[in-house]
Amino acid sequence: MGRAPCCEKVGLKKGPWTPEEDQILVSYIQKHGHSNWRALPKQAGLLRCGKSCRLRWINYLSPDIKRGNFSNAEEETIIKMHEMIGNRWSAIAAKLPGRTDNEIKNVWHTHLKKRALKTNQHNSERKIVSKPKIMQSDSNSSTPTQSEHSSLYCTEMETTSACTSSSDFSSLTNISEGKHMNKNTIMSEDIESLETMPEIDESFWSETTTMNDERSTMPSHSWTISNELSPQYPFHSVDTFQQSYGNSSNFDDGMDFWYDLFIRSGESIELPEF
DNA sequence: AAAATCATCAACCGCGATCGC
DNA sequence: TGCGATCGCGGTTGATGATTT
Repeated sequence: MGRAPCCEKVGLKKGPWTPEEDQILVSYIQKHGHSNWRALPKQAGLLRCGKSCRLRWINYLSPDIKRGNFSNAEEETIIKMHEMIGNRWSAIAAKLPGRTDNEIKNVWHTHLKKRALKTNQHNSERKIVSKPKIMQSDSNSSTPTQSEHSSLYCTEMETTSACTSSSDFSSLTNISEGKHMNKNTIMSEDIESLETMPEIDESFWSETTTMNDERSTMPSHSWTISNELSPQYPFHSVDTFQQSYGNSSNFDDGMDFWYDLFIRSGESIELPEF
């Protein structure tokens, strides 16, 4: 038996909604709520499928919808979050009250994609002409050395295309308390502090390029949070994100790590073993 | 002024995830 | 526990208005 169609194909209306239909849907939901989208149109007397009703309500009729152009701050949020988590529109929408995933998706495709592309091109051009800084590990520092961190993941999304091969976050260290955390655990304060995460500018990162494996033709990349700046940023658990090209780990798993940081709150997160 | 092209956005579609019997 | 029903997400389409030629 095949999959049941989402709605009857015969006799149901498609296309743009009329004001009358909108009125019927709104008043029905105000009275009865929308516990069952599939049954709703029949009960409300609409010749639409439940899916269509749900979409119309969520994207247009819901009183929570914010109308009007996106502010610069909203656009920046979309761009930054898209860099981090990709096309997860509903997750991005969750960070922008009153905006829907559909709206954000449209704005991205019509405006922001081009802008982000331009910015990335600009930045990568600058990267080519600037020589990477080599960081020295400070043995007196209370901060664990880089080698103590089997570290994480390329967060510089402008180099995403080069980051398709690896992530490894098998060990995390709580820097703020100077102690090792339980492997694969991120504390709730890490997530909470993301809510007030300040702008990250270039001074935040120091970039290191090394050839850590003689057999490898690919360099290893890492980005280290500047010691003097790290307290204001939310990464209690992680001070270095390392990208080892040619590693066999899965990039998407790293994406999920950041995605979880953004959307989950109030509890410790158990990360999978890699 | 008309035709062609572009930009925008509401709405549809298919699929995977989840629910509930 | 299996399976059908339903939900929700992301990709895509198509209508419409704006702009260019």
